[in-house]
Amino acid sequence: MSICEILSKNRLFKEVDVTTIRQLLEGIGYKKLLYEKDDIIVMDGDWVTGQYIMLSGEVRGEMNNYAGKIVKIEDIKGYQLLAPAFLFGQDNRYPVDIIASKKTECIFIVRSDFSRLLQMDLTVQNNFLDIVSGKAQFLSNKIKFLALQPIKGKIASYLLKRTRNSLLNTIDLPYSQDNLADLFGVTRPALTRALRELDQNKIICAKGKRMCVLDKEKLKSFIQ
Amino acid sequence: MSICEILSKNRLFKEVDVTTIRQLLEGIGYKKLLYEKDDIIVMDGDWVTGQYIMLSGEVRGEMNNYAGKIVKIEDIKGYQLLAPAFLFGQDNRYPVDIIASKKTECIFIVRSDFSRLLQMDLTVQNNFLDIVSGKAQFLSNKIKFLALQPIKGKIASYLLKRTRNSLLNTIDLPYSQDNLADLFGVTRPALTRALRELDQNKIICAKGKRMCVLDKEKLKSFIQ
DNA sequence: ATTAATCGGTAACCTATGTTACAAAACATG
DNA sequence: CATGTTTTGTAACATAGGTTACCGATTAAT
Repeated sequence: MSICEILSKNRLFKEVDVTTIRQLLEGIGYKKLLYEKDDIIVMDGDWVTGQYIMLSGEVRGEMNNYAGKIVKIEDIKGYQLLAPAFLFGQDNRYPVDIIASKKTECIFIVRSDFSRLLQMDLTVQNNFLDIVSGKAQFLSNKIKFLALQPIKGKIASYLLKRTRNSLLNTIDLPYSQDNLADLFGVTRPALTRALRELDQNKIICAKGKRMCVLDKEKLKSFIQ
Repeated sequence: MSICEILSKNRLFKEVDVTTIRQLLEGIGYKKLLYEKDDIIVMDGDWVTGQYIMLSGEVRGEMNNYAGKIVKIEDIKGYQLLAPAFLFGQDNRYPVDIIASKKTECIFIVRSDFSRLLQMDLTVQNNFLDIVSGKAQFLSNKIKFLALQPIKGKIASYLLKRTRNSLLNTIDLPYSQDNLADLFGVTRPALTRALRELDQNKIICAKGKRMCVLDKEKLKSFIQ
């Protein structure tokens, strides 16, 4: 698949056809970059000098404090922009570490070129604004999630959101409880404890990675 | 002062002259709105249908959970846009309550008109992108501040940031400790306790609203 | 100047979560 | 199948911060 075809799947080029993308890219320089699993793509504090666009693979964003990681901000799969909200504005430094979770391919476009790209096409410009707005919305939800809720509230939000479309009220975690604890910004034993308590009170049934909501209303009441 | 002159002080119209603003506004409808102190301008969860632009006054944004406010997100003074990052993107609901802290005047432009306004002028469009990016950056800092730090870390960040340009290492809080506690997302007694401890250890000298940094290095070590 | 309202300091007690450590269970690999 | 590795469950203990309540000090209002 050509780069233009891959890019056409990116939210940035929504409603833009491949031919147009090809034309847009003509005057634009870019580097192609390849990362192995666990390679650090950018580090917290690095200056943002351009836009990374993923072509394949999977990365994660993590906020750290002095010792060890604390909060996993998000998993990013597929054809996305990395940290698009930090390219413009005043404070152009990455707020997170971005790390390849598997083999990952990106292109990198320097700011001036990327800026030109946006200016050449109104749809792309608007798409970018949508993406950045989406990021702000995501971050604002994250604040609510992280700062305003105790652990059981987080479990409740997480499970209810993910079982909304499931008939059985059951999901299998896509990763370990350890990972989930990172996502919640809590320690693993604390998460397990909370899960056990909800299980003992027959509000959920949690066994390893399989979780089932038994009492939706009670579970909801933990969300603040 | 005419509306156009006031708007020219808004970040959105940076580098745009008053004549141009007047032309831009010609095809754009707007409502003028007046709020008294403590009026609620928008509520958490309300649909965002357009853009508020402050002409005068002061408002604050607060995130709430079930009972009472928990985290003051920011004070907004002067000529700013309210919640610009929630106008576009997917989730067009306000994530905060926005409340007038004093008598405040705004105009309101519906989304379609505001969108048209952006499209008419490249500088305005870019300014808006900068504003939204700035909001995302602000929110990301907020996450670091709220989720990754214990109280003393927050005090340290707050004081060091604010004494950076002061020769005396001293500041007077612009509001009560109660307010500061809201900003930090903690309770007032907990904040006082932490302030007292830092004071007793001669790292800061805190007396009411007046705070002085005595040992910058030790204070820094609380920031994570 | 007197009173009322707000603000700051303090303390006793409670609770959620972190810390550490270990064992059982599940899973992966030779 | 046997072994090592990762994941999960559990428990004892420590700690930060929340809750409530009270009182003295400031500040504002009459």
